[in-house]
Order: sequence, then structure tokens, then C-alpha cells
Amino acid sequence: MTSDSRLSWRDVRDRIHEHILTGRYGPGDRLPRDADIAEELGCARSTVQRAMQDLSDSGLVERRRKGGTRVRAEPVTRATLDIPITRREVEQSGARYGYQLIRRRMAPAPRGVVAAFGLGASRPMLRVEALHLSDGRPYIFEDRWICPETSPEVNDLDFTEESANEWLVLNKPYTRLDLRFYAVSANPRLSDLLETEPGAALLVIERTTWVDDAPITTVKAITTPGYQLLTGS
Amino acid sequence: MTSDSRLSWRDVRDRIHEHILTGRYGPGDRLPRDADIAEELGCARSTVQRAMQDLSDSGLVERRRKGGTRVRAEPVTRATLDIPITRREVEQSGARYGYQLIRRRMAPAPRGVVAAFGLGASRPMLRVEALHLSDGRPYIFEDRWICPETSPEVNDLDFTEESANEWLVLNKPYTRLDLRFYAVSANPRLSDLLETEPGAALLVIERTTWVDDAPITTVKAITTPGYQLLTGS
DNA sequence: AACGGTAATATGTAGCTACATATTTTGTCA
DNA sequence: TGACAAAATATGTAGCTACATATTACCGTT
Repeated sequence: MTSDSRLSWRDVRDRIHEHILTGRYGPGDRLPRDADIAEELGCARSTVQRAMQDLSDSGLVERRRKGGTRVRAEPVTRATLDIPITRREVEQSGARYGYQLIRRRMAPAPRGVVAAFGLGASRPMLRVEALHLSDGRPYIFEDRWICPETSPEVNDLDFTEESANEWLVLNKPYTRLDLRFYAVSANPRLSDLLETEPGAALLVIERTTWVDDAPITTVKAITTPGYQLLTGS
Repeated sequence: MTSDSRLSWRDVRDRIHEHILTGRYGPGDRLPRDADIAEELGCARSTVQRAMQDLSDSGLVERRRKGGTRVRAEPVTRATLDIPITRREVEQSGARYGYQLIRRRMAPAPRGVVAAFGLGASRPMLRVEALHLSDGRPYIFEDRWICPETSPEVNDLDFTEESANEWLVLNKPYTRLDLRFYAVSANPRLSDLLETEPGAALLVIERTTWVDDAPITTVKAITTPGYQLLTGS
């Protein structure tokens, strides 16, 4: 791109990355000041700043005011995950999407849900259990709790046609998100719903969202065997 | 922060986010041009640009030249994952870290590894199997393949004291990363190594790295039951 | 030597301008 | 009507300046 005479901030970033790759700057080493790099490369400090920000965002370097920039002594593996709406995920794989509501009812939130939201005490919430299908076969079972105080509209929604997943993602943007991944063995009910052998290992994607400390929803998405979650970046 | 008279790009971002939250702009809607928003809020276009970039990065809006900015019609749940070095992960939990090499030998790469790297044919690679311990108990078992063409130094490393995980993360920065998560049932060997019941559900974190299309390493990190992977953002 | 205040310094941010780039829209000609 | 070229337009990027902010370094006092 901008391959002219001017250096783009991506060029600068890649050049510094290159220096880290080749060992010119090793873990813990301090890099020159932005201004010096700018002069050396013949670009503006703002360009170096953008490049450094990006390297910092991707976890390769650490920056501190007055302290300068240094290569992370203990790098982290950092990646961005995109989790689409389940319907879209199925459709993009070329399969036909299906949806089936299993149960919808108010119930007092159990301990796990109260803890996920960081609430003090239990309270009644809407529990929605549903099955996402891919070409007619079970794909993901979701066990969801919705806080009716934050989303009063759910009292008028039956979730028989549109999934809570879809409705919430479209209508309830969040300000805070908590994700966790773990594995569980299929208990009799799960193996029945997902049509798997009892005891099969299943990946669970647990998601909890808030708007400014007000809990929206928490959901366990229990996937079928063989399901893999991939990074896009 | 910059709470003075001047608006920071974070303020602008939050203000626009607020408008999306309250439904002033719904999914698919087009937002005003940056310049108009800048004028309305009394700040520079560059400030709005930064705010919009951030909203775009977090998957809330989509921007296209000439096309303008619009709220994503089908939002994605986007999150950033940080996976630290295993030693550090254990130490940060307050436990004592231990490491044990199980096996280290050259072997022809099996199909799965060849596929993960996107190679045409199999070739000999270094396989390193090792156990990470937390307070003396198994924590993560890693089954790793290293490409000796890309990292010839590994021929002189025995990985009995320092884990391949640590050495690679410190000495082999990558330019491309592939992450995948899934669940497996513990087979007899795994349940023996990890001291779990046979058939236990285990979360697997699979990581593959490259430097400019040259494969570095691919590793299956098989965690013990109860292990959870969390987002930091 | 310990403490505390002040200066020095590197990054962070806001604003401005100018131009680049991608895309849509418009207009013209066959 | 269709195809293609040209104009219009919104975002993207680079450079500059000025100032804010965090943190380290220094120095004087006790």
C-alpha cells in the first residue's frame, strides 16, 4: 500500500517486529524512544506511535510513560475470538439451520448464575433452554438465564420461533462480557438432547453480559462432539 | 481523565456506543459522517475517527470508504484471549510450578500435524511430550511438534529443565497464529498421565505458529478436569 | 542514609491540514 | 438500455504542533 516514499505505520510496525524476530531486540530489552525511531526511519513521531500502539495491543511490547517501550519479558499468546450468532455459524458452514425451544420458564437463579453475575442474592430470572440444529441434527444446546429487570421485553417474547441468542445479540448490546471455555461429560439428559453417547466430552462456551453492571444474560452453550472453536485473527 | 472541556476519543466512543445501546441507531442503520459527528460534539474529526476505529475493532460497527459507518446488522461477540506461559499461569494462581519431560524424539509428522501446518507432505519433526505441574499435581499435558528446519537450535536443547513452551515463547516470536479449542475424553494414557478417571472430559487448547509461512510449532495442551479458559477483556 | 519535593522525560492525546484510497453515484455515449 | 468513464464523497493515513500525564531521576534537606 502507501508504498510511495512515505512510510505507513504498518511498515514501521513490521520493521520493528522484524527487529524483534531477528533478535536485535530480545525479551526485556528497551527500544529507542519513538522520536528517535521516527528520525531514523524518516517519518513522524505520530506514525511510530501508531505502530507501537499496535505492537502493544498485540502483546509484543509494553509501553510506559517515561519508562519507554520494551519487549515483553514474558510474552503472552494473544488472539481475538469472534463468536457469531449460532444461526449464522450454521448457515456459513453450508448447512440448513434449525431451532427448537425446549423450555421457557421463570425460576429462582441458582448459585452458579448468581455467581456468574456477581450478584449478592438469588432472584427470579427467565430460563430459556433451546436447541440449535444443523441440517436437522443437534448442534448446540443452550441453557440461558435472562435478567428480566434489565430486559423487561422478554416477558412478551416466547422464543418459539426466534432464538434468545439471536434476539439478545440484536437487541441487547452489552458493555461488559465474560467468556469462559471448559469441557464437560454428557450427562443422560445432555446425551439425549444432543444425540450423543453418554459421557461424551463436550466443549462448553459460557458467556455472561452486562450493561454497566446491570446483568443481561448468562448462557452455557454446550456443543456437540467434534465442535471446534477457532480464532480468526 | 481528560475531563476538561475537550472531549477524548473515549468519550466520543462511549457517546456513540450509548446511542447504539438506547436504540437511536439500530442494527444496519447508517451513522452520520465523522465530520458531522465531530461538528455536533465540538471536536476534531480525528477524534471521531479514533472512536469509530475502536468501535469497528470491537465489532460493533462496520466502516467502508464512501459507504460510511453503519451498525453491524449481525453483530459478533468479539473478545481477546491472553494465554500466558504455563509456568506463569501456575505461579500467578499462587501454586508451585513443576515441569517434567515425558519424551523427546524425532519422528515423521503424522497427518494431523501436517494438516495443521498446511504442508504438502510429511517430514521428520521433533516431538516433545511434557507435563506441567501445579503444586506437584498434573496441570497440563502438552504434546508438541517442532519443525527443526525453522528452529535448528532445538537440536541442542533437551527440554529436561526448561519447557519447550517457555523456550519457544521467549525465543521464537511468530507472525501467524492459529488457535483452536475442543474437548476430548481421557484415553487410558491421558488419564494415567493426568491422574484423572478414564473418560473424563478434558479441554484441549491447540496452538500452531508460523514465521512468514514457515512452520514453527504445533501443540496440543491437554488440560486437567475443571480447567477453565477465561477472557481478560 | 532516608525522605520528600522538583525537574526531566517518554508516551498519550487532541487538533489541524493535506492528501490517499475505495466506492458509489452520476453522466455520457453508443 | 447498457457499458464505461468521470465526479463526488466518506473514510484512511501521514505529518505537524501543542499540551497532558505518568513515572523516573535527581537533589537538597534533615
